Amino acid sequence: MPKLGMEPIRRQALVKATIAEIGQHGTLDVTVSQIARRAGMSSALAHHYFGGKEQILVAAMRYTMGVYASEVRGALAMADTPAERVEAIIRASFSSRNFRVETVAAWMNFYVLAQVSSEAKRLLNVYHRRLRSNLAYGLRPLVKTRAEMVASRVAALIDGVYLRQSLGEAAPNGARALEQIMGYVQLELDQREQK
Amino acid sequence: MPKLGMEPIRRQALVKATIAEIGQHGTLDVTVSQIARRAGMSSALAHHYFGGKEQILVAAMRYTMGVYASEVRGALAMADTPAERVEAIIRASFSSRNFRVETVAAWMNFYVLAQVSSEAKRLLNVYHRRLRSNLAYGLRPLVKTRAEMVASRVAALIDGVYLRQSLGEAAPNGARALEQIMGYVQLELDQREQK
DNA sequence: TTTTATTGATTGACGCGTCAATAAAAACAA
DNA sequence: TTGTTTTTATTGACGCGTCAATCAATAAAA
Repeated sequence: MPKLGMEPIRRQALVKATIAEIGQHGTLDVTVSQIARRAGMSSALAHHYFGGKEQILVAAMRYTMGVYASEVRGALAMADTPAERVEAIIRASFSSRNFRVETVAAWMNFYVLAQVSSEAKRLLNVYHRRLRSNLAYGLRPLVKTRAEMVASRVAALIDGVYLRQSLGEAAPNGARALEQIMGYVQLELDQREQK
Repeated sequence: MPKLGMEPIRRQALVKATIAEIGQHGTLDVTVSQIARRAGMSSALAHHYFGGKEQILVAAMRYTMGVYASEVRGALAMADTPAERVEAIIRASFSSRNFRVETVAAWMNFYVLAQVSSEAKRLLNVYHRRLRSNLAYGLRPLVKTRAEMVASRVAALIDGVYLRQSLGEAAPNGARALEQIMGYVQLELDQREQK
């Protein structure tokens, strides 16, 4: 009984199931069958819509990054001052939507995927460029020539905190992480004022 | 023609081959056969000495961390002032011995391994504790109560820079990474002086 | 009847781990 | 010393399981 227009529904179900499965196992070593079962369909159908496992994984990656990007955009839209812009970007990284166990696990594994899939590598590079560029744009009025370097450090800090979280037994604490990083940003701002 | 006392030689050869193989593939998805072949023996022998793939991987992890730890100790031994101690630790993380493509790739994958192997998780936690404790010890005379927090940030920065490196097409630049992080440390020190 | 949806069954490959077999050194026995 | 047994080293072959991907078949819309 083929209800028409199933494709987008199936695709999204598979993508979400993929993230959940990676989050639960902590690895990319999840079978297409597991993903398909969680999404309520046969593995054959998963192959039918995506072509292969790698493409499913890349789609999950694209989805995760898309969620993050739209959250950044949303937060940026409400920011008026440069300082608010910077905070908005960092805040999005640790929002309750993004900074959860599954997402953290998935995110880390995307770095591994990037070692194998050139498309995944490309996506991660886009993410990095955008992140640094967004941060630097907000930082430039605040710290001038240091903007690029500070942006670079903030980006590294974010990734580092994510990585650490993947190890932790404690549930992710977004507020704590946010403070941790904003503390550094504040330090850079103070520095400028005292000069 | 069994030459006696082969065990330690074989073990080390396997461990080194494991790191090289992970470095080349960028993944833990390396077969025992590949590792054994690179180490110049049959896969059966690898199983004979290590019992299973996971144990080989954990041994490789332990080895990598051991190299790093001894390098930290060596650098610390030559440090006189607290500031030098801090720099010594960071410097070791980006020495030409540790900050190379294979090691960076291996290191990242150890985080994935920790999601599956409890022993790997334990090892990574030991590493983190030691790193933070070493840093905090050097930092305490310099930044007092902020020591723990600064140590935490430095640790996150180190991991973040490693993660970024695993993506980059450019060869690892230890000096650049060192400056990047020491710049932050310097900022914390300046902050104190101006208070 | 063509297109879309869907799956059970199957295939083909691959990988971990085991085992039996070979061989040499060492330890022991006569 | 020589013969025997035990220990260490080593590998080819293989079984068992798993998994990605394909295919043929079914069924309902268009």
